Amino acid sequence: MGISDLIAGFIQEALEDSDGVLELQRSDLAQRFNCVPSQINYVMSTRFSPEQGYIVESRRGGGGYIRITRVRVDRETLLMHVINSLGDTLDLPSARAIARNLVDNGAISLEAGRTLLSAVSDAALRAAPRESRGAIRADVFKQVLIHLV
Amino acid sequence: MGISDLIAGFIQEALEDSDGVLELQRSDLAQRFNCVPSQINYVMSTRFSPEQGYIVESRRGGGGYIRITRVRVDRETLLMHVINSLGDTLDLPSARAIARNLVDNGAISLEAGRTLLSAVSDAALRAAPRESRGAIRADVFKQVLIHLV
DNA sequence: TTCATTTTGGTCAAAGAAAGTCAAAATTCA
DNA sequence: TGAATTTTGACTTTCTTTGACCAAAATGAA
Repeated sequence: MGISDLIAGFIQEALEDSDGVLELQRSDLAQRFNCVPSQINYVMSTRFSPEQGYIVESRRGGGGYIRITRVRVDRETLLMHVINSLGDTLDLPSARAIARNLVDNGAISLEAGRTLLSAVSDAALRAAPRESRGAIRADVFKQVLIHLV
Repeated sequence: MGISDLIAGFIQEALEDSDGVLELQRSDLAQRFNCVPSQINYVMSTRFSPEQGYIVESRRGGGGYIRITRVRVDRETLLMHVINSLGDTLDLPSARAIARNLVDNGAISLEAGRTLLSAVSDAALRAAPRESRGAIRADVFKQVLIHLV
């Protein structure tokens, strides 16, 4: 088991203790594990991505930090299910139906649903070439859901 | 957390207490926080800009002051203002800043803000050709805001 | 009044402090 | 072995802190 796994484990434990949110300093952590700072970025992107149920925010400069938030799992499963069922391309009527469903199920708020739909509307994607619109619509839709988890 | 954040926090509290307007002296504040006076200017420009809902006026010379006023515009006006200020293209950092602001101002919910940002993320627009990404991002952003008004 | 002095605040650029990116090198795994 | 994953480090970007120098308003003396 490599260092990346150790670091990931450490973070996950710390997340338990701190009830889902954790703020740390990249260089601190790097020192603790005797690795280069950029390895922390690697761990973040491979083990704490939104797809895996985490939101990672950060800030540079003096007093900088990396904040990791673990998102709740209830909705996660439902949303992930929907996300995984989505193909590479998506048309507007389907998008509407799915969004409607998620709102009805209480998985996302009405406001979020509306936001989602306007983000994939034809007006929003008018600058995108016709032939890739479906793909972009699918990507946007997925990204939104992933981040809403 | 750095000094700038401390100062900003202090000012915000004071603004609460004084119901939206606050008059202070640059050198006083600098002394209180043990920093150089120009740091106060830094805090003003990075944390109390008009985009963030504040008006900062000042006067030099004897009895000089810095006056900070928090402005509260209603949500519709604010949203329209933001929409109109958007150009034909939009980069991700700007999108983030604007969304953050709207959330902070209570113009849109945190959930809507997150949704908006994930809809214009690079991941969401990866199928779009590089050169039109900025344009699509701007369109999506606008559409979402328009529908939220 | 006029002008010099004092009292404030303003600007800007350099230095410092984190974090981010990217690709090469090393390692592990199938 | 060959592909995928991990580890490293040089270089970049962003944000903060500091200080030298600048500009304006008030005040008081001539």
